[in-house]
Amino acid sequence: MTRFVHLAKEDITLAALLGALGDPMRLKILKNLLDSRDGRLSCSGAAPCTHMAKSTLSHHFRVLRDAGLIRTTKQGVENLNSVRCDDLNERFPGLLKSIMKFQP
Amino acid sequence: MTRFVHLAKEDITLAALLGALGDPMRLKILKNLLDSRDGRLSCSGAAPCTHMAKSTLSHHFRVLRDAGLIRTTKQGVENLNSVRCDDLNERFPGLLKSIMKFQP
DNA sequence: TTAAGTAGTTCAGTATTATTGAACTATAGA
DNA sequence: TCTATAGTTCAATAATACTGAACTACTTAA
Repeated sequence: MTRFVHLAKEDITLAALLGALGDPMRLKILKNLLDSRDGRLSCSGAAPCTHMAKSTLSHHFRVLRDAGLIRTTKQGVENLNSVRCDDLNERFPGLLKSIMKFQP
Repeated sequence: MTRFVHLAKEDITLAALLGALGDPMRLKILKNLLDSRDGRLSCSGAAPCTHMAKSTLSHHFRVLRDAGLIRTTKQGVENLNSVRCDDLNERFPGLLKSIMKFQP
């Protein structure tokens, strides 16, 4: 079974967070997760209509995960991803909202 | 004479901005510029006490410049760098402040 | 007006990171 | 059990970052 490693809340760094968001595709993924009905989407659900290789997509989700931005859990055949809003707001209050305001 | 190319205000993108800030050294440089007396510092002035190669430093300033974060002008023997606060606040109101709040 | 020093850039090579196709793992349903 | 789905991991290549060495531009002093 696939086990995902998640960074401890206190180990999330500003530079890594910004670096992970420094990519149009990853910004879009995060936006889609935040806009989704219940805050959780599968990988393909969070990155629809892309002509990107699925290994590349998988890489982008890993970058977001490794930076502490999202949490991934296996649910049946798919992975459910959600933004770690609570952790992020404790570590950097208001930051994510301030950034994502500018992502259309 | 060295001429620096600066991005038009409207061409500054969120992803490039975040990507440029996604590095501890560049965050520190920006912080030092913002904290400086009159908002302008030479390259070595903005990145003091580093054991970094000067070509690496030069590279970091270029990344910040190419992302539209700073403006560089040649003044005598040194380069004066300043944060493009006005441009950034027109393009992404409040964003820079929200981010830099977390850079100690 | 040369000589030497300072600040930083550019170049070219190496190191790291991103992207991708192919093969693989895990689960679901017929 | 067989097939399909969703995504990961691997290994190779493509693109970016980092660095030492050489260079440019300006300043100061003889």
